[in-house]
Amino acid sequence: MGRSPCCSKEGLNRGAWTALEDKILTAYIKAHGEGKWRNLPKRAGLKRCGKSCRLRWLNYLRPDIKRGNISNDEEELIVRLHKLLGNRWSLIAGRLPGRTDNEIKNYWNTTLGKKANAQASPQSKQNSQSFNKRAIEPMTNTQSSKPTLATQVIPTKATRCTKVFLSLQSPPPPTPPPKALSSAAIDDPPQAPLLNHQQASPNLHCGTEEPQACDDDSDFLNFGHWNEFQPSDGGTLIDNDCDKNLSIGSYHSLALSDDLMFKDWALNRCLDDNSTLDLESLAHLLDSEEWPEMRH
DNA sequence: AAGCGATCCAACCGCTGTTGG
DNA sequence: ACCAACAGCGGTTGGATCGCT
Repeated sequence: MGRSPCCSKEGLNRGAWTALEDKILTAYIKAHGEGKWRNLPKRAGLKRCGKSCRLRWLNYLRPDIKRGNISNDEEELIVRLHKLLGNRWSLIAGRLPGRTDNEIKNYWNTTLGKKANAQASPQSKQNSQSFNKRAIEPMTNTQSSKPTLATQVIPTKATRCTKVFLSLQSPPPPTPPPKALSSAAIDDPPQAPLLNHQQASPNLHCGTEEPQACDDDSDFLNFGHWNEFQPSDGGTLIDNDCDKNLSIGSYHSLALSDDLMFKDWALNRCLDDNSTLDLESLAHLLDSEEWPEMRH
C-alpha cells in the first residue's frame, strides 16, 4: 500500500539471534524500557530490524516468560479459548501467564490442532487424513468456511478499544499504566488470568465516546446478525470495541441465539455501562460444558 | 552410520489498527 | 481529513532436531 518497509533490510542480521545480540537487547530494554522499536536497534547498536527486536523480546527474552511444557490445565484452557476466540493467539496468550502468542500458536499448530482435527467428525476424514500444519488452515479460517464440530469458532474481526473508562466506583488499579491501556492490556490483564480463576480484573470497561452505529461493513458483523441485536431505539450504547475484546463480541454473537444465559451475560456484563468486564464470569462460561451446543 | 521424512519452533512477512502531526 | 510512523497481530517459512529405516 505504498507504505515504507519497517526498516531497510540492507546490512541487517537475520535468522537466529546470537547470545550477544540477546544480551545487548536485554540490557538496552532494561535500561530504557520497551517501545520505540524502530529506533531501538540503532540506539542499542544492533543490526536488526526493530520488529525483530520486539519479537525477540516478547517471545523469548522477557523475564516473565514461562518456558517448558504446556501443562494439562493450560492445554485445556487453550482448547476452550480457541473454541471461543479462534486464532486470536494474543488474546489466548493473555490468559496464560508467561506464555506467548507465538508459543501458543505453535503449540496449537503442532499439537492441539491435530487433536482437534482428530476429534472432528469421522465423515470429515477426507480433510484430516493427510493432516499437516497446512491442513488445519481451512479449519481455522474463521471468515469463510463453516466451522467444524471440533472447532466451532466464532469468527470475529479484531477491533480495538480506543477509550478506557475507569470506573469511579471501584478502587483504581494498584499501578496505573503510564498511558492509555492498550486493548491487550484491557483484554488480557495479567492480574486476572483465567487459568488461576483468580479475582476478576479491575473494573475496566471501555467504549467510544459516541455511540457506534455498528452498521458498517466490517467482518465483525458478518458472522451474526449483529444489527438485529442492536437496540432499535439506539438508546443503549453498544460498545463495538468491547472486544478489543473479542470475547465480548463472541458473547454478543452467542446472545443472538435464543439462549438467555448468554443474552443475560452479554447485556449485563458488557452492554451495561455500569458493569465491569468480569473475566471471572467469562471463566464460568468457559467452564460450561454446554455452551458450544448453544449456538444452534 | 547414513539417509530421509516428519516434526518443532524461532523468526520473518504482510497486513491492520492506532496515534500524532 | 489526511497521511505517515508506529505497534501489534496472525499466517507462514525454513532451519534444526528427532525418529525411523
